[in-house]
Amino acid sequence: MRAPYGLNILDNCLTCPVREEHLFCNLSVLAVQRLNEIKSTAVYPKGAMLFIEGQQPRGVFVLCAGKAKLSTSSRGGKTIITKLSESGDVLGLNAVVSNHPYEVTAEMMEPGQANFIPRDSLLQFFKDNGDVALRVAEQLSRNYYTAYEEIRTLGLSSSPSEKFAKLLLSWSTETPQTDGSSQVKLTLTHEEIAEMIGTTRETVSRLFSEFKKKQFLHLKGSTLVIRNRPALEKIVQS
Amino acid sequence: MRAPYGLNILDNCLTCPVREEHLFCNLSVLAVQRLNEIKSTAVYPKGAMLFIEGQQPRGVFVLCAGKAKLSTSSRGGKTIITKLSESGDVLGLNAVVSNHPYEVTAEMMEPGQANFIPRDSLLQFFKDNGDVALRVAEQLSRNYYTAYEEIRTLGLSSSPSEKFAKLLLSWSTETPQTDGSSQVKLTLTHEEIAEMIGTTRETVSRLFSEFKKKQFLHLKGSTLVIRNRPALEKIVQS
DNA sequence: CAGGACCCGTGATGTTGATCACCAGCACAA
DNA sequence: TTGTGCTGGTGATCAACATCACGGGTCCTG
Repeated sequence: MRAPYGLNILDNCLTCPVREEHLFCNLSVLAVQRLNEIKSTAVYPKGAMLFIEGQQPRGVFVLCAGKAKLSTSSRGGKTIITKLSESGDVLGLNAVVSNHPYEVTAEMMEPGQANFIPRDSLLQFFKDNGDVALRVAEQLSRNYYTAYEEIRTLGLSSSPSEKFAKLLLSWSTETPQTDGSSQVKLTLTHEEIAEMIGTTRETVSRLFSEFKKKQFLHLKGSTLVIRNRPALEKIVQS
Repeated sequence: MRAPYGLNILDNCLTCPVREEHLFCNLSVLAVQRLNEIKSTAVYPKGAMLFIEGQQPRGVFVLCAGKAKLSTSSRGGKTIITKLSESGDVLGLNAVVSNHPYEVTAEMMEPGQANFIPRDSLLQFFKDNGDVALRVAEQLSRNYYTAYEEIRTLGLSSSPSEKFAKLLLSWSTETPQTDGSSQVKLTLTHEEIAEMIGTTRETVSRLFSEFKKKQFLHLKGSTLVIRNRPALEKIVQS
């Protein structure tokens, strides 16, 4: 089966291929069956908005393929990216549970696929499967912690270089290497990086220059090589 | 019965005197009874730490009397106050549910009283009372939203004056008045206000001066009178 | 190929707010 | 009374960043 946007349709991506802590892992056969009944799968192009900040919550999206960025912005047009979501993430859960408007905008950064589960069906599903509710609570808790990490980054680390170093480190821990270095595929524009650390594109450009000159990092095409973790950690220090 | 710190012991403050959305509201008689068995009440002086950022979660605290401030700080000594808690608030719930370390420090700002519920008992209580789990999820959801509000304040509003105005407005909405003005009892030091909006004490002092000169507000002893809400809202604008 | 859209680099300039420093008021205790 | 600690006001200084401006890439499309 071939989908638009050059994507293969994944048959069932509710069952958890990757992560143990996933919301819908280790469910009974019956529950999985029920989930499959109420979900609907769709394919999205790059730039598609799964939902927009302020909208009433229609339901949750379980990302199956492709990355999405979650962002919030002010009337003045300033935007911050609060999270990059990957395959397996559940988006919009908070809004659905509390019946508040979506607190962020979810935009696909590349073509991808997601399962949509309507709010009503999902809430009913939670009620029918009492053990899942605690799982939901745990998931919300995790979301809360990452939100808090964001608060700490924004509120406690003053300088852009500090936040930039922090971001780089958070990327590099995902790909530990035998020697000190590590490689990351750089998929973000400087503009987007700026929106992640709350600064301007120009500053990000200058930070890249500075860090390259100081041999903290290195660029091979679009792969970022981090050469000196300790130095970055020293900058973060917080 | 007379407690230390000039406080009257409140006999039972788990049942919800004030707020409908409270976590432990509208429980069955049996559940309330069980809660009363596993809780323990204590009285705290000003400055007491209910728990400290980074500690393993021992349990939750239900604030009965007195205010507490939740804060997080960096190794560099910088501190931000993320929330002011009042009677009825449940503190430490996220940490208990997810079994992560407390993400903040909770410090009493005035003498007060709180019920402590140990982690194990509480989790067992959740398991025994399935309907409460969803309530917990909703509460976590609310916490998440306030965290997000904080992110928006820290990340989107650039200038201290903007954040200051935002803070003033959040106070004044709690005490709507017939005319445009509103009064708030000012219990925070400039230092603490600075920690709430991520700036320095001096800047807060200067902001007070500036806003007084511009007739936005007015000080009568320790009561703050907000005279010109629209002006403040214009500053916030975001 | 020309045109336009995005991206990225980098210089010049200005403002803002952190920092340092000092003093004054006030509470409380010795 | 005098000390000591905490709070609040205010001036002077200075570096860091946002902002504006421009030019040079790359990619796609008409």
